[in-house]
Amino acid sequence: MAAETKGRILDAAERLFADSGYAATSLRDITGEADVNLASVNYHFGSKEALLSAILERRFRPINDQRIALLDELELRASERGPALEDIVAAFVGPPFHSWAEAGSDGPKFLKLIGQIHSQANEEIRAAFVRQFDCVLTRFTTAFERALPDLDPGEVTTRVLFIVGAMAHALTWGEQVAARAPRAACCSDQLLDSLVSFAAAGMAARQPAAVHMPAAAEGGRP
Amino acid sequence: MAAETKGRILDAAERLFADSGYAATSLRDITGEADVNLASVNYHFGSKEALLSAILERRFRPINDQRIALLDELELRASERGPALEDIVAAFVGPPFHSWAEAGSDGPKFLKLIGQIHSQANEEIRAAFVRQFDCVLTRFTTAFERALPDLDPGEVTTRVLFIVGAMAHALTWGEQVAARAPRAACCSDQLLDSLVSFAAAGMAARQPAAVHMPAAAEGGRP
DNA sequence: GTATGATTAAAACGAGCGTTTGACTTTGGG
DNA sequence: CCCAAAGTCAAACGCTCGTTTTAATCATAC
Repeated sequence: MAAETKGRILDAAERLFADSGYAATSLRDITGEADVNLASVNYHFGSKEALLSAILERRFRPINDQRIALLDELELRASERGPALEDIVAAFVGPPFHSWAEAGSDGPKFLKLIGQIHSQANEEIRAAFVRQFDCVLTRFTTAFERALPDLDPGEVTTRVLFIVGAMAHALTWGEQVAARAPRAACCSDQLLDSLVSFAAAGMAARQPAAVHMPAAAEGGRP
Repeated sequence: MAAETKGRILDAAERLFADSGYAATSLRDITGEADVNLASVNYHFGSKEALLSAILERRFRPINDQRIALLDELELRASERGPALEDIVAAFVGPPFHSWAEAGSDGPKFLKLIGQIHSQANEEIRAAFVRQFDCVLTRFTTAFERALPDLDPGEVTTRVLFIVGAMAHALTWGEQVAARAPRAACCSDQLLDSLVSFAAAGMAARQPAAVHMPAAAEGGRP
């Protein structure tokens, strides 16, 4: 049956991409794992790259939609000063973790895929991913700037970069680290709580002193 | 001449691995960029994998050595309560950034390589990398635990994971983000300062409340 | 029952990969 | 000067890759 083959390919590809990355996973690996014919990937999706796009569409779209929806709700209910810092952080990093439960047994693997995609970088793939992620980033950066009026806007952008990195790394390696460190965050809820605390506190750190370049070029005026 | 060819291969490979990752970079790319014969990689290094190991050895060893040395010095001069939190963070995340200057014009590319290695994951390569990184991680985790006696040790481990992720992501994409966001951290010194502030504050965040599983999934009360 | 369109199957394609080979060139000590 | 050792080079090897082709199978409407 058509739909079943397509779904089996998506599931197997997602699992393998998450484990080994896009470049290191061959179509033969995928079709072998999915127990379908090699040619069916190109029949149903057109190409390996389009297959990854389909995976991203299936998984990331709901996550990004939920991020935006959560932020919308926060801003609707917030006072004029905007939502609380910790709530914004939670709206940003929460959805990937929550998608775990919805993904069923593939949840952990899927979390790793999210982390992989954030760091790995086939140029075209990344472009497709960034296109979808960019508006999320913009919305949240703006929200953070409102919540942190004393912070330089460029500093906010930089710190959002840190949060994305911490999140991606946690998604990719969190499970593995948890397995080795007996008392580290052991389930995704706990890991998420830790990440929210960490990121919110990092975001709220006071602006670091301006760069004090010893006479060199970068000076710039205040 | 022997040494020159070897060095040109190392430099070119480092540059290309940083830009496109290990798997996506072919030996023909490398030897083309380095303007040496294809076979010289296998002659001088034995294999593509051994080439990457040589790069890691050349670049990461000094960084990890410096991390340990800085921590040694901090602990030597500190009171009984141990070094200050921000100093530990700086000793951990500083050396990769400082290696920029020493790497000359290849600095920025090299920073991206560090980020790539942290996230990318050929299994054998990663094992070689982790072997060198593990003792660093252990030393710093211990130091953090001393500096944060109120924090659960597992929580410390988790937060170190966040710092590594933020650092790797910043190293990989910081330059690119800086180019788009006019006022974001524009040079590596400023980026480092931001990271230290962020990570130290995140580390110092109060322990998140114990997990309170609300039985239902998406509940979300006000 | 058969024509039709959608799906699966098996095999092959050309390209690119990491690696090896064997001949050629360079180098440096006796 | 000579000659082994070290290094370089073009060519090829075997293999795997993503993709394509061609034929077989299946479901379904007439």
